[in-house]
Amino acid sequence: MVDKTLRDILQAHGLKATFQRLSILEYLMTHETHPTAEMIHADLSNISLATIYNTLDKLVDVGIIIVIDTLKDDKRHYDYYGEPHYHIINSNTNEIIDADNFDVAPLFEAARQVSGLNITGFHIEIYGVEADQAK
Amino acid sequence: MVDKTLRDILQAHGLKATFQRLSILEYLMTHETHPTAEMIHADLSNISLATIYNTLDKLVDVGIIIVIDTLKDDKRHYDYYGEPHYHIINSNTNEIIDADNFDVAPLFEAARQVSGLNITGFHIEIYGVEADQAK
DNA sequence: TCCCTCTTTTAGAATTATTCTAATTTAGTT
DNA sequence: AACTAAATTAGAATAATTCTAAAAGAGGGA
Ligand SMILES: [Mn+2]
Ligand SMILES: [Mn+2]
Ligand SMILES: [Zn+2]
Ligand SMILES: [Zn+2]
Repeated sequence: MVDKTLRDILQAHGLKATFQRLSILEYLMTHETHPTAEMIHADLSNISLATIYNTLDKLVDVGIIIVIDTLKDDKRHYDYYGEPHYHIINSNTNEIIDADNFDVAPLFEAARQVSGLNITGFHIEIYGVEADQAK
Repeated sequence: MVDKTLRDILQAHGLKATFQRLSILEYLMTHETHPTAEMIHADLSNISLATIYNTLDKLVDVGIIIVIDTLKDDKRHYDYYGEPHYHIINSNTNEIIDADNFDVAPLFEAARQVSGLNITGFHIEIYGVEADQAK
């Protein structure tokens, strides 16, 4: 069941499977909303805000989730990152859309050529506006 | 001279050419360091911190500069954006490298297909680690 | 050049997202 | 069941950023 899988994910990353971590991870896996710590805390009100922050930090550290702090609300948004993907941000509504219809390999290779680094990951945000605004 | 050009850039974006704005813009154009507001204030100490923040906000609004707030220091970093480019972040040193050897057109097209939005810009950060660490 | 007016700058206070502290609880192991 | 390192917690602290409202300045027009 889902709880077993969540446990496995946490343990695979060396994290103890507390109910707080299971709840927060499940929350992120089942919400498309890219929530802030406060939003998660509002929904999981039996977990302290300090733990929400601690847990999110841990999940980011091990790479299960990512941070998006590009939005203009000055808050960090969190995103389950089971599969690598990029983000399209509607500048009219501030909505974040997940997308993965792009192969990052050529970009990785370009970055490796410039820097000589071993590329480990990426964050891509594409900004757009509603196409149908009368000119 | 450089001052005339800076004036033109500001005026082209509808911004009055105050000496504070000229100084801050010149600072960003001539530094590769991706500084924070505090770092700029340390160097341009005759300009108030409030004005540093106000000016950076304005320059971001009109698109002359961009914000990078992906670094783990919890501070916003600013970057002159005369030409679109992407960033490579050395996760060992937190150094930011500018790069432009990648054509974003296919990525824009992919994002347009998914979202239907008119794409207006992008932020790309590629993360890497030193390649030469003994395994 | 000299006003005029709107914009910008400024010092300092306020805000608030996030981090820290130190005491308590708990997961996972023996 | 007992042990212990790790995790959770309430609440205080921090600090990056924003706000306020008063003073100064830019730029256009007379
Ligand atoms: Mn941020
Ligand atoms: Mn903050
Ligand atoms: Zn996402
Ligand atoms: Zn740059």
